[in-house]
Amino acid sequence: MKTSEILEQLDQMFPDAHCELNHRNAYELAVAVVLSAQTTDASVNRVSPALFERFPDAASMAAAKVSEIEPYIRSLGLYHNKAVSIHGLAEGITERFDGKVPDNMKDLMTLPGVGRKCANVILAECYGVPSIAVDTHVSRISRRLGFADPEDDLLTVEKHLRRKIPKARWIRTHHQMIFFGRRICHARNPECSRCPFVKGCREPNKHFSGNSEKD
DNA sequence: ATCCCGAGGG
DNA sequence: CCCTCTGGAT
Repeated sequence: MKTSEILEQLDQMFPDAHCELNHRNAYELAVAVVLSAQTTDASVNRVSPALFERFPDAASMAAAKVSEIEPYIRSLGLYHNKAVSIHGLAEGITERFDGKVPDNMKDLMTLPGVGRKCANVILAECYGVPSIAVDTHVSRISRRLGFADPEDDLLTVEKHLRRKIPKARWIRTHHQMIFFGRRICHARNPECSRCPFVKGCREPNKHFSGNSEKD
């Protein structure tokens, strides 16, 4: 399947794919993105109002103790690490970046809790920088659809995607792949019966690809 | 029971 | 490279 066909298909399936994290400014988005690891956007959105009422800006969160932050995000799981991360994130923003969320990859990556994936999301959402954030969904789907090879690491996957997908579509495609990964192309038991890409898929679900090994 | 939209650390 | 951190959704 050609790249253009895949992109067209994704457009039909998820015409309005977008970041579902609620946020009013770059500070809130940066915090929300870090919190979103291993949870859903909906869960993050649930804790955001109280969290940002208590810590309306980076300075106030930096001034707090980690133990004061934890209760607000406990329901997300991994709460201790996340509290340490967003506290350090707020501290870094206030102390090293004049209270502003950095607008470039290098600086973003120096902030606690912000890896390449989160940095890319921040760049895309806050600053409109065309970017493809490669998370587990995106890398898995890229392999299955043939955008990348099985042995590629995250950075290599990102490179392939940047080369094969038109720049103007990077952000949209990223979100579409996330949606596709969550709704259909799961890691363990992909719902290949609902997938328009099964035929060209490199690692289809055994139950569908093989022949119906019926009972 | 099983899986998550990562990052940091050993 | 592999491990851990955690609760919630399914």
